[in-house]
Amino acid sequence: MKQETGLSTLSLAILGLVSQRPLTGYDVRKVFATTPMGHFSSSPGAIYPALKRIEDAGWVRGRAGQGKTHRQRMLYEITPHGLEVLKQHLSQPVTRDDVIWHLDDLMMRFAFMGGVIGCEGTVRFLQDFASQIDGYVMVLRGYLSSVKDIMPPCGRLAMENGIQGYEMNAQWARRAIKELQGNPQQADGTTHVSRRGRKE
Amino acid sequence: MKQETGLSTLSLAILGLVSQRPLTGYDVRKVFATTPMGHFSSSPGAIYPALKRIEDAGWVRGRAGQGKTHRQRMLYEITPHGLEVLKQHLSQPVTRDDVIWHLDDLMMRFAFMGGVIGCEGTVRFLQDFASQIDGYVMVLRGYLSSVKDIMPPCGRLAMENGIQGYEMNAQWARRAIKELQGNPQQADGTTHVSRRGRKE
DNA sequence: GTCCGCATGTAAGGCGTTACATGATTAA
DNA sequence: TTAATCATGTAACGCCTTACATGCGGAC
Repeated sequence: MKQETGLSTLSLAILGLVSQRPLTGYDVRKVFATTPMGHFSSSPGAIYPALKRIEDAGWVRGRAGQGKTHRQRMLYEITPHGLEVLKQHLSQPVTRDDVIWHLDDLMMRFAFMGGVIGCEGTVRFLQDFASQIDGYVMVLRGYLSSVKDIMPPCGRLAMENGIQGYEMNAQWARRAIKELQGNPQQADGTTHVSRRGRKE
Repeated sequence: MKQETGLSTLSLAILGLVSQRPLTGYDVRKVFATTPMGHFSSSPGAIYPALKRIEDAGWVRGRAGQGKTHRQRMLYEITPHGLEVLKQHLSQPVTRDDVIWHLDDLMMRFAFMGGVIGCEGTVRFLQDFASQIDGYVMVLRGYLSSVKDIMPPCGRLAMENGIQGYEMNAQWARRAIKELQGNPQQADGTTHVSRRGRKE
């Protein structure tokens, strides 16, 4: 079940990146290829069609620009409409389904929140996130204890791995809340790449 | 004709399940729909074509059987060739690429190991797994410390979440090794279930 | 003057998703 | 008899993957 905004994980990743500063398709590929961001493919066959889709949707707009060389290339920047869509998407409540099926989307949403919705919204997200996980962990523990005796060790261990992963996420979220509330002004800040012209 | 390493996650899940006991497509759907196994879709549009693919590959064989009702249906059981392919697949070394891009496959492989490769192989897998993760965590930590000052707080926190997830996996693996070595005979036995969940 | 990095794409194929379709059996 | 469950599929679509193709610019 897709969300009504129809943002796939890849589209969200690209839109989030472009929301921070204008980028070319090649820039996006570099981010995916050289940073531990999302484990996305940096293949042109994924990036360029995705960029085109979100451009056709009116969420980004391409304009001429040049990079390190003097060569022309397409610089994409987010449109007001795109920002609205992004904001909308990042503000959606965290559901149990998200936790079960789209954990990576949730983390991506979080990663881009700072610059788009404020500190309060981000904290609320983390609280929702943690409590949804708590609920699901209870379900999993219940299931595990009901079948652990008839379950082979590897299966049980694999399931414990999953549960511990969720618990780790909940703990992380609570630490993150404390940290953000410790210095609330930190929660926004769009890129932090500037402070004296850097990239672009 | 597939290449033997070409087991998609879904094919692996199905082949692993069928290796434990003969199942119909409907049975497979039920497992996906009612247990916290793999966050897979139980949609017929996924299961039946996948079953057909692995049948065409000669890894499973369908025969007539009946379930609770008296109605005929296709019962699939694993073939010697399929078992060989599964064994082969589960015995592959753990690479860093697996850790980065196919963590869920790795966990699925682990979940089915008990009944297919022995305790020693399983322990070796876990050792590889833990040390590959250690290596990657070092890379991630290096990356994080090199950019954390120019990174927005949410991005940094999201990245810490990823790192902690890997660390949790390494710890889990080491605990699992101890447990399996504590009672080695436990390492085999058949059944299902793996990490991450599905609907309650 | 050639090789490498920049920069952007297309084509074919695989496979999962959603939605629809079909028919048998059993419980109410 | 009607509805629910069992059981198996197909069709259209979306999107990622791999692989290929192209052309500019700078460095040596």
